[in-house]
Amino acid sequence: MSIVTRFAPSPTGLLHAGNYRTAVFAYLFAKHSNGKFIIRIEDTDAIRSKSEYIASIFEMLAWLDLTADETYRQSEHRPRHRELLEKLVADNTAYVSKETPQAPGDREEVIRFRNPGGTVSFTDMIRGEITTDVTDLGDFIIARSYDEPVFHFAVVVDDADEKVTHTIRGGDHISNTARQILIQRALGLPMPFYAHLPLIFDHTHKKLSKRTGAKALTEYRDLGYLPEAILNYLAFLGWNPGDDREYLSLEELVATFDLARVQKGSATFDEVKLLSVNQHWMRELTIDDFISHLNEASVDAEKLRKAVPLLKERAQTFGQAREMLSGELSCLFAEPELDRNVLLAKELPDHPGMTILALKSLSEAIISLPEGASSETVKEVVMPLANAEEAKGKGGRGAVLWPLRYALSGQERSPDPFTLISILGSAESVSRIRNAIAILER
RNA sequence: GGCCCUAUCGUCUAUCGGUUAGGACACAUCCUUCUCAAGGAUGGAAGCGCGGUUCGAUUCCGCGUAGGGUCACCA
Repeated sequence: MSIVTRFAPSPTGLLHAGNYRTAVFAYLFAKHSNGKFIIRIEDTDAIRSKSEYIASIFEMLAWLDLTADETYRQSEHRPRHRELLEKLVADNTAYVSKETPQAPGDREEVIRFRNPGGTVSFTDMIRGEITTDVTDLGDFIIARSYDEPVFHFAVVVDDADEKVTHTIRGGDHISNTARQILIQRALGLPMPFYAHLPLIFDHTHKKLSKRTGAKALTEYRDLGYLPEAILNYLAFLGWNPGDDREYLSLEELVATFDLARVQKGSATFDEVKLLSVNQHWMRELTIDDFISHLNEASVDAEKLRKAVPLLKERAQTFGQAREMLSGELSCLFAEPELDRNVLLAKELPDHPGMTILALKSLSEAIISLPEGASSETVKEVVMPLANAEEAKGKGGRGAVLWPLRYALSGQERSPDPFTLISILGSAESVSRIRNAIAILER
C-alpha cells in the first residue's frame, strides 16, 4: 500500500511549534515509506480564515523543507461536500433541523447527523484501541447549510477523496474521531489509519496554544533559529530514534522515523533545549553559510569571517550573534573606550608604571607579527612575555595579560587577547595598546 | 462534571519481565585559564501509590491518585 498523509491546518492565525510538529511527523512518516505528503488548508471558516495566514503556512513549511506532493484548499471542495450532504439528507441519515439561534451568527436551520448511538472503536497506531460511546454526542451538526459543511464532515470527505491512508494529528482530536467515523460509515467511505500524536505542553503544563503565549514559528525564524534545529527538536518531542543520537538531519529523520517509537504521553516544550539544539546546528555551518545567515552587512567583512568561530562558541541563535557584534564583541569592529582604573586593575602598588612597561614591550613584540597571524602564533609571541612576568613572582601573567586584553577590548570580559589580536591585526592592536599607554602616561 | 487519554531524573527520553535503570539538555564541582565563552573530567538527580500475575516487575492486569484532552452552528 502506498502511504498518503496530510497536514490540515486551519489558517486562522499564525501557527506555532505544536501545529508544525504534526506536519513534521506526517511528513516523516510518509517519506519514510516513499509515500505522499499532502497539505490541505482547512479554510471552511470563511470569517476567521485569512490569506496571509495561508501564505505564512506555505512559507514556513518551505522553510522547514517539508515539501508537499499535493496541496488543496478545503473550500475548493464545496460542490463535493454539498453533493454528499444532499445524499445524506436524501438517505435520511442526516436531516435539516430547525433551531433557535443561541449565539450571534447561528442559523435557524442546520444539518444534523442522525446519530445511530452505540459504541465506536478504532485502533490508534500510537495508543491502541480506543472505544467511545457515541450516544451522548446526540445528533451533532455536520453543516450550517449545504454550502457550509462543518469540520467533521469536511475532514472525512476530503481525507477519503484525497486518498489519505493515515490520518496523523494531535491527540486533541481523539475525541473527534468517533463522530468522524460515524460520518464515514454513513457515507460508505473507507476508514484511514489513525495516529494521534502526544500533545505538546507549554511551561504551564497545558496544550501549547497561542492564547497562552506560544510563539508563532515565524518568531523563532526571526529570532535566528535554524530550520534544521527546529525540525530536529520538533521530531524529538514525542519520538526518538531508539539509539543515543540526538542530532539528526531531515534526511536522517526520514530514514529513521517510525510511528512505533512515538510516545503516548505529552511532552513539554523546552526552549533551553531548543537553544542548545540550535547551537549545535549553527556550529555545523560553514563560515560562508554562517555569515549569510547572520545577514550583517554593516561590519568589516574580513574581521567578521575571523569572528565566526567566536560567534559559534558563544551564540545560540543568530539573533544573539547579531547582538554580540554590537555588544560584547563590538570591540572587534570599533575602537574601545578605556578606563584608566580598569587598565590598572592588576597593577601592583609597589610597582608603579609596571603596566606601562609591560604594554610597551608587548607592542614591540606584536608589531613584528606577520600579517594574518593565527591566535596560536600570537600566543607564541605574547605568552613568553607574560610568563617572564610570572617568573619574577609578583604580578603573575595577569599583570601582562589583563592590561593587554583590556587595552584591546575595553571590556572586563572578552575573548582572550591572542584571538583579539589575530582578528584585529597587528597594526590595529599596537595602535590600541599605544592608546592605552597614552592614557596611563597622561 | 461526563467521556477519553496519559504517568521513568527538573525537561526530552532509553529499557519491549532479570540492567549498578542508560543518554541528552539543564544544574553543581573540579581541571584549563588574566576575564568571559568554549572545551575536558566528575557528580547529584527518576520508575506516583496500593494490590495482584510471576521464580522475578519500571515493564503485564486492576484499583486509586495526579495531570491532560474533549464536550461549538472553530478547526
